[in-house]
Amino acid sequence: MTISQHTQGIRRDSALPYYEQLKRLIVEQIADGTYGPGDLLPAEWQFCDRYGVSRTVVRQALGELVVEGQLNRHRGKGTFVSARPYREQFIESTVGFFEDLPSGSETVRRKVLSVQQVVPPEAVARGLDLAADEPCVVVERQRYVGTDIGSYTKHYLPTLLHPDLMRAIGDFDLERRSLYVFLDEVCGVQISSGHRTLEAVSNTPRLAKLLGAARSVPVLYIRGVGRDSTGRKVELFEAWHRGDRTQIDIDVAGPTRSAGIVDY
Amino acid sequence: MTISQHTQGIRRDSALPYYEQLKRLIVEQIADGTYGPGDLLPAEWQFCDRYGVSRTVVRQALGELVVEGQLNRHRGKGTFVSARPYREQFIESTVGFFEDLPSGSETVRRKVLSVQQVVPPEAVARGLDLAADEPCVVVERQRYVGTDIGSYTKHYLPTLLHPDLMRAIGDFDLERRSLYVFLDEVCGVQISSGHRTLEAVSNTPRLAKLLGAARSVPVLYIRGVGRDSTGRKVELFEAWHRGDRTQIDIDVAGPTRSAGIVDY
DNA sequence: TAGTGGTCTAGACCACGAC
DNA sequence: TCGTGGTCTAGACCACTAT
Repeated sequence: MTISQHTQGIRRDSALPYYEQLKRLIVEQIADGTYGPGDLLPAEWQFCDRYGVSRTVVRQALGELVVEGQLNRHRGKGTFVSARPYREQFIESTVGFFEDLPSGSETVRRKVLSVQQVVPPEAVARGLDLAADEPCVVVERQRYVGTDIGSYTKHYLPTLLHPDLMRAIGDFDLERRSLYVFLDEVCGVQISSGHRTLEAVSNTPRLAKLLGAARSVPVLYIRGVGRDSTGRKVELFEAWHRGDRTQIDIDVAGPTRSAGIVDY
Repeated sequence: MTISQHTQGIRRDSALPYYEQLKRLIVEQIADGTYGPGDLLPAEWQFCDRYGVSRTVVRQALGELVVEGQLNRHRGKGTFVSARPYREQFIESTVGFFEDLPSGSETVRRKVLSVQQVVPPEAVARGLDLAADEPCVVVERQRYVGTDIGSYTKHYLPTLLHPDLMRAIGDFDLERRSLYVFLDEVCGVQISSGHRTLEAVSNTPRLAKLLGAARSVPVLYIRGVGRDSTGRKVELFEAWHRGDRTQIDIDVAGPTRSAGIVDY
């Protein structure tokens, strides 16, 4: 069989399997607009012809893209590009959680309200698996998206993380850089797992003020802990988000099944 | 070729595809302890021999079980039952999210408000990757924990899932058994991944009534889609939960980072 | 070296959807 | 009726793991 040449074809000498190369070609063509959301893709046999591969290869490529949510197939009709475009999906998987980024380019800023060293309330100490009287640093901040407040947060960090945690935090630009960057770069700690609890709660005068919102705005309350790769708890936080500006996206991945399945 | 007989074999005359039958056989054997967590499964060619099917069939069955998290494969070593046993996975998938189960033994009940076949709004059709005019069945329910309403839900199921979905739903005890049991047992569909979006929203007179709660009670709104192991979208839902009775727990697993990481 | 899963070929027949 | 994806066969060669 002769192998036809195309500007973008499948390389027989590549280390990548054919189906993987084909996947990337298709993803590229979705990204560059060759195929738009909702468009009908060529039939499977056309991919076979065009790229000189067997139907197995084409089906594996398309099948994985279906599992990844990029495509959907209907017997007797064809294979279609999913309504939701690729880029949006990318945002989801890396952010997973966002406060209405109005024009997509709005900057996230944070205002530090206070940084204090305290002996935490007993509930916090227990939540962080700390010995009694073990001190923590509490950071209170407001998080802005654009010019509006999105949330008010309270983070507890064990002083164990750093020989002089108070000073280290003071030296760090927490307004422009995330707390997780601080933990990583300054304390050498990477959050690799954790737990979150979410609730819708009533607004209060104090919260309304901290969130720069009317009393009528609903509030989303989140408590969480983060663990490093050894499983040690390294942060505990509480966050109150403006309901009208916050939306949480959760991908319930196949095998992990980590959250969000209710037995409705 | 002669076809060997086994007490539990693959029926050539079944409506179910061979790989689906094989999947169920394997799941059964995991459930009944024939294969325990961490156990090495027979090699692919052994499944081919034992059940008289081609390797394609075996690989599709095993592949979907890997996507569903039941198995994991390692080139050169073999196919293993996932460390997390089946039952636990079931529990996790149903808990993860709960409406205050006061004494831990309160019963979950559901009241079906309506079941209708409709051509869904365009947004729902797009959300489910359905062709325009493709009908859906809409199920509206209230979910009770004990004697109080916990949530009001609206589920959309494509009629494609079953030759007579309306009748099948009518014949099923949706008040005592979950919709996911219905999808599994009646439609042969297992939800293996999905997506959720959560928001705190304002209460309204209509919602307050549907939730049996005062206007002052905050409301948690959840939209979601579920996919089967091939990635096909099989359900879409909207749920409004009483904020004072609902709490969502999310485990953010190590590498997946599927949800809940904000760059505070 | 032997056994495993990973990839691939070149066919086949079927069920479903659109016409 | 025809084109689509869904399922299936019976091979093949390769890369990786264990011994």
